[in-house]
Amino acid sequence: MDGEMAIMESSNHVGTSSPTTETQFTIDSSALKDQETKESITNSPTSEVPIETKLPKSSDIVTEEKHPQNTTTDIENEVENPVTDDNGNLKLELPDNLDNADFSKLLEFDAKNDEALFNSNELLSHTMDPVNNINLTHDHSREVSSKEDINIEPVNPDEDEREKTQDNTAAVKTEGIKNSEDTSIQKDEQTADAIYTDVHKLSVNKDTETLPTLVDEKNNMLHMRNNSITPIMFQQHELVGQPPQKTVTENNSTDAETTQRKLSEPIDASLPLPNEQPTIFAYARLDFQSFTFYVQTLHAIIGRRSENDFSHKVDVNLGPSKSISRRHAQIFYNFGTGRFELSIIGKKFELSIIGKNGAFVDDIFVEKGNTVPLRNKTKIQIGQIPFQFILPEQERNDDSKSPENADIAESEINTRNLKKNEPKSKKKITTGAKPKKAQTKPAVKKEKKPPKIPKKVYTLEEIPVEYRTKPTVSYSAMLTTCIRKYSTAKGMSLSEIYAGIRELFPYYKYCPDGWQSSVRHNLSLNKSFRKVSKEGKGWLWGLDEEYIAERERQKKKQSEIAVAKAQAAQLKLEQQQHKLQQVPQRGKKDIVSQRSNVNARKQNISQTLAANRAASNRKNTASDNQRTMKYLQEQLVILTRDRKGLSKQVIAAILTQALAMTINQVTQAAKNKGITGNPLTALMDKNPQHLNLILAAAVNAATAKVTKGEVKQLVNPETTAAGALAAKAQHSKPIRQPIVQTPHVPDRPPSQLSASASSHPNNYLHDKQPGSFDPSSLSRFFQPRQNARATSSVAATSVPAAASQNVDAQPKPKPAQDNDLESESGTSSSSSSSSESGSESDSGSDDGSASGSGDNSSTSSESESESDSGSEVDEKNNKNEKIDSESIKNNESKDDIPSKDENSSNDNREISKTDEEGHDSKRRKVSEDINEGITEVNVSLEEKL
DNA sequence: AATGTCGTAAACAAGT
DNA sequence: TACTTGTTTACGACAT
Repeated sequence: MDGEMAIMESSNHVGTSSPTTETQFTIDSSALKDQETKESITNSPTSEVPIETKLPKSSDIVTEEKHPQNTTTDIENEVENPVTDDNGNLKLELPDNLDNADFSKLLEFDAKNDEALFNSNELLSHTMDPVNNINLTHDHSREVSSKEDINIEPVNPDEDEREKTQDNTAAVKTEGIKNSEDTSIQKDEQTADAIYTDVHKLSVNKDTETLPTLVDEKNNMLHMRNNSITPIMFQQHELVGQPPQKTVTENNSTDAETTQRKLSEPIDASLPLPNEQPTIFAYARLDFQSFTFYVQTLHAIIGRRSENDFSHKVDVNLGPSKSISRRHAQIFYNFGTGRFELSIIGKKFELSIIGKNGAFVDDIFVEKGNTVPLRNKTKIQIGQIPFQFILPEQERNDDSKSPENADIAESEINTRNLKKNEPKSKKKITTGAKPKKAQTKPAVKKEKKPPKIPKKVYTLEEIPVEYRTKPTVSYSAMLTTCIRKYSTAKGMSLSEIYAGIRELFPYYKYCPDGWQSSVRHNLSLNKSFRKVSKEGKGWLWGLDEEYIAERERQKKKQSEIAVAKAQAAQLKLEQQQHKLQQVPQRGKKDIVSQRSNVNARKQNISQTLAANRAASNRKNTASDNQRTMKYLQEQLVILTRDRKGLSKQVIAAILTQALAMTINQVTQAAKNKGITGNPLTALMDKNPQHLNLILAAAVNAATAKVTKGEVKQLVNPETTAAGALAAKAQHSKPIRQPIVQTPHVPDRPPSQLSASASSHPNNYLHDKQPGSFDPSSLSRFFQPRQNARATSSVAATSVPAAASQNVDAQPKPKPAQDNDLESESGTSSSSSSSSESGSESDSGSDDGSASGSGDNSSTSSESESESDSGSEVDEKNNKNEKIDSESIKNNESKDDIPSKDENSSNDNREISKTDEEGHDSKRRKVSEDINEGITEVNVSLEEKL
């Protein structure tokens, strides 16, 4: 034997040098360690059999030398490095970028792998000399570099075909192999240095069924390997998925070389990077004691090849041992059965000597001419050379089974899919079954989370109509009611209170969470509630009746005062209204006096309106009146922009009179029709054009009066109409807005003044007789009340869309009329329909503070806007609510500002206060009437138009 | 304009 | 760790 052989021997020896191995190795060791075996094995990697080991030459098969040597301490026994052999037989091509560190790693890696690899290792071990790690390392790296990218059809790893040939003679050897296997396993455990478990080792340990611990270990190794530069042979297997289109049966070294080069190029390129995992693509792998053979073709011949024997081609050279035929066996993929098979070459009936011409497959002797299926980890022994057939898929499965691998896979997925957040991604992917706590737990939690779905988000359709609106009850009132109704002497727990509120006000069943916070806040802050007793973690809440009673008293007092005030204010208003009506009848008046009366008249007007308001809902009417007043004033200013030489004073007088005339006439007309609502506002909203015409007529009438006929017409109704039309065209969206847009009115956003896009046909404008003021024309707007009920629904349906549109378009200065109408009716209806919560009204009165705030907060019910929103979700409804109420509030508050007559606003407040102060029922009725009236007006208008 | 009320939200702590 | 419960603070809107 040449030096190389010696090397091999030594390597083998080293590989089996572990004590455990030897101890385990009792039975067959002696039998197996015959010289021939040694020779054959050692020869295989030598120069004599260059093809297999020489990567560049073997395209189909890549052999990887294994290093049985287990520890670095054996390095001292270095022998010649086959890699550097001049013959090039064993010289492996190393990746250029592999540095020393990499080598050393590989060294370690290989050493450990080898230990685990083959049972037979031990058998052969004692006769062998320690192997030079370095050499092996070289081989290893070279092998890696020679990876070939081949798409292979996955071999069915599960194929468990035990077509063992019945041969008694195999018994002994089988036992021996088994023993050796055990030995190797133990060895693994001993020498397993976490990090460097080689693929080979893994392959051996793949027997997850029998070696769970090792599997884990393997997985660990695999995991670590991902971070190492060590070539991962299994990766290649992983990639073996489909049978290659090209059947590489040719093992011709030359052809193979070319092919290999080509195929391996990309892989080699990747090798340089230390952290990159080299991948070798192969159908299967033959794990020998000291090297690994990658089956990269669908057909590989196993045989003997002597130094000078180039007469035949051998893919796997098992050495010169005579016990091995030149063409001893072949491994091929049987497409028929869909598996790899091992066929013993030779005539079937040729006499085969056990251990010589046949082969042991899974410890069962296979005679010549026989073919046996190869499944993953099938043990094969030809001559004295054992090896194992490894399928990639199996490894993969094993890998996947292992938690670590799962991690890896996960991490891979993560990096692939979610490169941004590694920690996050990890968590996310934890769905996979992972034994590891850290990762499993989060995963479980994540999965457990779903069960705790935040809360069902109801669509509007899912919510009963009556529960779509937030109750106009303050939290304190709700709580009071709830506790009164459901609480025991011990009190109510928070969750019970929640439930109670949901029961009392189903709105809170459907609305998004958040109100609970308010509930808690109220309980904590409001002195009406007190902790009664403790139960578990929380308290049981009760009422502080004393405090509540005291508070009620105060409220009552206040309300009484307010009522008194309101009554006084009403009286005053009526008186002033009476005066106002006399204004137009006055003849000439001193300009100065007229001027001095402007405020008073304005007050009167406001008070008149306020008087009307007094009979209606405080908020809406207040808002309406102010809005109407403002509108009228603005329109008057606009109409009289052309003063025709008249002095300011005269104009002021004219305006005053015109305003009074308009208000009185409209009011009177409505009154005559039995309408108690706010006709002026209704008219303004429903038909501002007409109101403008009325105003224009009034202005002209007043002008004639004031100027004693000098000026008969200050306003041209035609212009008014034209202006209205123009404005209409300009602002098609806003609805029910004043006709004329005036940029000089800063108090209101333009939208407020934008022309209405209502359905009022223009021809209506021409119905009017321009120039003359015909108050009687107003009557046409006011129909008897009889139709109210029937028609109100029409109005209700026709209005909302527009109203919501307004809200959406101009939430702030929103002309809340329609909204108010709707909401008002909604309120009234809800207040009546909400009898379901009779306690609610109780609470309202009980909890004085509540009723006020409740009205304020939710004011007009938003049923309209909600119903408008249609498919809007509950959450959004809430927001709509907010917007609605807010806009309404804004309206109220901001309308106060522009009103120059403080009295009126004061009056409004008085009234409102009065209302607020406890005349809920009265207010409701009044507002109902108003609504009806207004609705009537609207309907009649719409009908007419 | 200052103050109070109410609703809402958030931060935080403590308990489960 | 997540959730519940309770407290506190802050803010905005509104009313007084």
